[in-house]
Amino acid sequence: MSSSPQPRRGNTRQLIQDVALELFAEQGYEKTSLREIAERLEVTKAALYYHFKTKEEILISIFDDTTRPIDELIAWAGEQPRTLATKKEMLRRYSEAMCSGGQLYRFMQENQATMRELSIGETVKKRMLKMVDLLRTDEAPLPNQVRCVSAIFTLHAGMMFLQHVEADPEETRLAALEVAMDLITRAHEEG
Amino acid sequence: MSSSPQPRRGNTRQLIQDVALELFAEQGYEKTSLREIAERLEVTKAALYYHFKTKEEILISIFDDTTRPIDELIAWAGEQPRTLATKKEMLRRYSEAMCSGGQLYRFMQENQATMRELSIGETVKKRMLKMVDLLRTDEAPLPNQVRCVSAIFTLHAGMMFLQHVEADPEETRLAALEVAMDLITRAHEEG
Amino acid sequence: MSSSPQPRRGNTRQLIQDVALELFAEQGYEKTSLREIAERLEVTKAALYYHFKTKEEILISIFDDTTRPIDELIAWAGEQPRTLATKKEMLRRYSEAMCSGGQLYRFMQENQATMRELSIGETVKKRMLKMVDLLRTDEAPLPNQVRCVSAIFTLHAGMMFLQHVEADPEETRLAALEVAMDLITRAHEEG
Amino acid sequence: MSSSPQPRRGNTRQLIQDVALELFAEQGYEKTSLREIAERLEVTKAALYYHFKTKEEILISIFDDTTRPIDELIAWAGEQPRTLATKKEMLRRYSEAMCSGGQLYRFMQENQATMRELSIGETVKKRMLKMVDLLRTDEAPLPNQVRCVSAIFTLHAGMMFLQHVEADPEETRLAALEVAMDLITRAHEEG
DNA sequence: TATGAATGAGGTTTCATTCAT
DNA sequence: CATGAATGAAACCTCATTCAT
Repeated sequence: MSSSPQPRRGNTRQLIQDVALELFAEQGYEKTSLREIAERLEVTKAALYYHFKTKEEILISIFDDTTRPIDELIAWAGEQPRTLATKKEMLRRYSEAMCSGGQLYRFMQENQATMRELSIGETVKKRMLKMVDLLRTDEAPLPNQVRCVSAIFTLHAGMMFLQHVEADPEETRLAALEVAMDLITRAHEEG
Repeated sequence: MSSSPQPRRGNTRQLIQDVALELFAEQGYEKTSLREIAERLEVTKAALYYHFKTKEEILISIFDDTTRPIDELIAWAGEQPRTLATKKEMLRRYSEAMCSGGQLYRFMQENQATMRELSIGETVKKRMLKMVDLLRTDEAPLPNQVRCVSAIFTLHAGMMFLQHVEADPEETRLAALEVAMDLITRAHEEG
Repeated sequence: MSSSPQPRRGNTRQLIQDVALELFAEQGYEKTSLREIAERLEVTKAALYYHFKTKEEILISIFDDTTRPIDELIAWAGEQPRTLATKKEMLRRYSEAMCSGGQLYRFMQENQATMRELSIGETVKKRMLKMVDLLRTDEAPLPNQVRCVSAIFTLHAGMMFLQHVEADPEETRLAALEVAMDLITRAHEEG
Repeated sequence: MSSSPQPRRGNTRQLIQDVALELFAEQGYEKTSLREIAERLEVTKAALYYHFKTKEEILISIFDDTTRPIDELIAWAGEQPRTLATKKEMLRRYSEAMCSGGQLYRFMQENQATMRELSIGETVKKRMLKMVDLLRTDEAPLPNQVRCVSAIFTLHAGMMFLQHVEADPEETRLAALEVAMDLITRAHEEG
C-alpha cells in the first residue's frame, strides 16, 4: 500500500560508501553533507552513524578498500631490483589501479587540500612519495628526476583531464601510459 | 601598551587578500572561515564585508589580480603562428607566470573540487582548455596530444610536487621547464 | 531543582507553532528572531530547524492549518447562486473563521508589508480578491461595490480594532457582523 | 569626464525622505536597509546620518511632515459641536488628507506591527482613537458604534484595497467617502 | 556637506554528532 | 538495524551606527 520500507539486507554499508563517494567526487568532501548522503539513500543520518563512527571514517573505509592494489604494488616494487623493466611494470600496474578505482582517484586529485587535513592525507602522501622514490634516483640529474615524477603525473593527466576532451577512455589511458613509459625510459637513457 | 587601534591607511583590502590566500592555500577554501581571516588581521568580520561582498569575492579578486598574465599570454598566442617556437615560448611564459603567482596556483591545484563549484571554476577551466588547444593539434596521434597536455602538467608537477622534495625552487622550475620543452618538441617530431 | 530536560513527547512541532504565532503577533515577523522562539521554549535554535526548514515555513505551516476554513468557504461559495442569502452566509462564516483563528488574522492585518514579500502573500491576496469577487458585481455602481469590500473590512475592523476599546469580544463580533450584513443588503437594494 | 559628483543643493534631506518613504512603502520598514536608501540616492550611509540621527528619525520626520493636516483636523473637531454635520466634515477632510499623504498612509496600514514598536506608534494610535472617539458616542448601541469605526475603515478600504481593482483613484475615493457618509448617517438615525 | 573605514550585535541557517527507544 | 528528536558549535552575512577626516 504505502511505499514499503525496502529492507536492505546487510548491504547498507556498501550502499553508503557508493553514494558517499559519488557525492564526494561530484561536489567535494566538505560540500557534501551527511544529510545529503542520507537523503539520497532514503535513510536517516543516524543510520549512517550506525555503520560508521564519523564522516571521515566513511571516506577512510572507501579509501582502504580501493587503494589496496597500490599498497601491494609498492610492497612488490620494494622487493624488485630497480631496473627500467621494474619501473615500467610499476607504471603499468599503477595505471590499471587508477583506472579501476577511478572515482576515488579523481576525488583525491581534486581534493588535495582536504586530504591534507584528514588523517588519510599523511598516508596518501607517504604512498605517493614512496612511489616517486621507487622511480627516481637521487644521484640522477634534476631533469631526469622530474621525468620520473612527470611520468606519474602524466598518468593522472591522462585520466583526469583528457576524459573531458577525448572519446574512448581506454584508448586515452593507453596513450598516457605510452607517454609515461617514454618519459621513464628517457630518464634512464642519459644519466 | 595594549595593542593600539593602528589605523590601516587604505591598504586593508590588499592585506585581506594576502592573508586570505595564505589561509586558503594552507587549509583549503571551505575550511578557512572568515572569522579566521579577520582574527589574523585583528579586524572584525564585518570589516571584511566592507571590502568584499562575499567570501567568494575575496577569492575572485585574488584570482583576477593574479592570473592576468595568463590571459595576456593566451591572447598573444592566439595571434601567433602555431609553430614549435611559439609553443615553447608559451611554456616559458606559463612557467614564469605560475612561478610569480605560486600560492594561488597551488591553491587552485589543490582545491579543484571547490573551484568547480565556484563561479570562477568555469573561467579557469576555459582558460586551461584554451591553453591546451593552442598547444595541441586535433589531427595528431593521441600520444602526441597527451604529450602536449603532459607538458603543462609537468610544469605544475615541477611546481607543486617537487617543492616538497628538492631544495632550490628556481632550479626545479627550470628542470621542469626543460622536460616540458622536451615533451612538446617530441610531440612535433613524429606526427 | 534545576529545570529538568523535560522530554517533550512529540508535541514540539505544535508548541513551536504556538509560541511563534504568539511572538509574531506581538512583535511582528521580522522583529521576532528564532533565538527568541527557541529560548521561550527552552530549546535550541537547531531544534526549530529539525521541525521546520526555514523561518518562513513556520509561518506558512501556521497559516495552512488556520485558514483551511476560509478555503472551504470559498470553494462552497463558488458553487452557490450569487444571491443575497449566499453572501450573508459567507459573511457569517467568514466572521466565525476569523474569530477562531484570531491571532493569525490579527498578525496578517498588522504585517501586510511583510506578508507581501513572503511566498504566502500571493496566496492571501488571491484569496482575499476571490472573496471580494464573490461578493461584488462588476456592473453594480461603484458605491455598492465599495459596500461589499467594506463589509469585509468591517468584520476586520470589528475584530482588530474594537477589541482594544470594548469589553465583550463576542458581542462586538456580532455587532460587526450586523453592520456588515447591513452593508451587503444595502448593496443589493439599489442597483 | 568621469560621472560628475552632482552637487545636491541643500535638498538632500528631502530627497532622503522621498526615497525612504518609497522603499518603506514598497518593502516594509524592517526590510528596508539604510544601505538600500543610500545606494538609490548614490550617497553613502554616513550621509544619511548627517541629516538624521537614526533610521527611526527618518520615518518620524516623514510622519510629522505628512500628518499635520490630521492633527489640525482633530484640533478643529474638538471645538465643534458633535453633530452629524461635523462628523461628515471630518470624514471629508480625513479622506482628503489620506489622499494627499497616500504613500505614508499605505505604509502605516501595512506596517502596523512595526509602528507599534516605534515611538510614533503611540502617537498614531492616540490620534486614531481620538478620531474614533470624536465620531462615536459611548451611549449609542454597539452596532452604531461599529458603524462609526467602520466609516473610517471604509475610507482606508477605499484607498488601500480598491486601488488594485479599479481604475480611477479619485472616483474610487469619492465612492468610499459616500459609503462612509452613509454609515455615519445611519449611525445617527436610529439610536 | 559628506565620505571611507570600521565595529558590535545579531540574524538565519547548516553541520556533524549523540542517544534513548 | 534504524529512527526521531535534539544539541552545540560555527558558518556566512547584514544591519544600524560611529567617527576621524
